[in-house]
Amino acid sequence: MTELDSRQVLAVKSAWGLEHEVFLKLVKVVNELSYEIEVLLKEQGLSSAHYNILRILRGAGEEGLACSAIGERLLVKSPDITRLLDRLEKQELIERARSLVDRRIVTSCLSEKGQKLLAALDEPMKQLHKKQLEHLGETKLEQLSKLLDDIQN
Amino acid sequence: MTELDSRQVLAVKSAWGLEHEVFLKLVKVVNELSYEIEVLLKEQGLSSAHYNILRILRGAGEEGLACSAIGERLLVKSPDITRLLDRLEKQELIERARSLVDRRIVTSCLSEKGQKLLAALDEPMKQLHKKQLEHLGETKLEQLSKLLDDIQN
DNA sequence: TGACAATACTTGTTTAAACGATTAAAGTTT
DNA sequence: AAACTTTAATCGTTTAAACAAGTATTGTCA
Repeated sequence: MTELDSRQVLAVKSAWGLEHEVFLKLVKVVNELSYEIEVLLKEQGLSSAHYNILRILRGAGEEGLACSAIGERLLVKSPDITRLLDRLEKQELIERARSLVDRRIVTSCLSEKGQKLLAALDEPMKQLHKKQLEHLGETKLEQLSKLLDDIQN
Repeated sequence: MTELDSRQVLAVKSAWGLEHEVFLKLVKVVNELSYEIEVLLKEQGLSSAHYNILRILRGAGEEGLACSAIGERLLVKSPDITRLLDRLEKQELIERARSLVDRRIVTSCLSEKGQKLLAALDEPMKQLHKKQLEHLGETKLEQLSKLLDDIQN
């Protein structure tokens, strides 16, 4: 029994190495955490990609951001920002305008409706993250945070 | 600057809490690791969902497994196992047969071609995982593994 | 300046994911 | 045993992801 199986991820260790074991656990954890978040977002008609774009735009403020800049900032890359923005525009959560300086560029910024939606989601999202991870305790969370940093160096 | 941004995930900490910071880092890490794995699998015409099913079937051996059993064992759940299996069958990587005992059940098992494909992927996959995580060192990997276990309790 | 290349975004098309409804078989109840 | 419920898998349709090709604008340079 050295195969992939959600019921006994641990069994993979000996045959496939610690690295593989850790990878499987990472995937499992992220999927479980993400699932609950997507449920919360879906209630508001958002996917996590859409939500993340809205948050990036909130961070950008009045001036807004170009498609390419949004793409660069996205944690989970998407090859098709345009259509994600299309949908957000249809929902009136963002406003798009072609730049006067460089007419190739289309700048998107958060609408008032978008700001309100994000604001309404802030607290529930915070609470959900707490519910999901608070039980670890601050020490372990700090440890985990550092280990995740280490992976990317 | 308290918003989601791949360039400065750390800045989220103060305003959104350590829990949120850790979640973002988990998502980022898993996406980066998964990306390379998907590239490797795509060379063989497989998505990670397909690959994981093949591995589950290898673990099941001769008798094979029912759709529902495959679904339960999948780390990343899918609502439509049937069509994933359809594709694997078309690629001749699995064989399906309706159970004689209970004719509702369709049992899938790995074909010879499927076994060979998996075998050919074993070493590259192992090496990739090593490349991605070996630099952490055994101690930190063990730590990380335990912390991930803790999240799910 | 006119041709060529690079950048920024959009569109078209193919492919796969999501969700609900449907069929078929087996188990349960009266 | 007939009616009902549950379980197992499949199918139909809608929706979104992926990838490649295309359009428009700007920048470069001979």
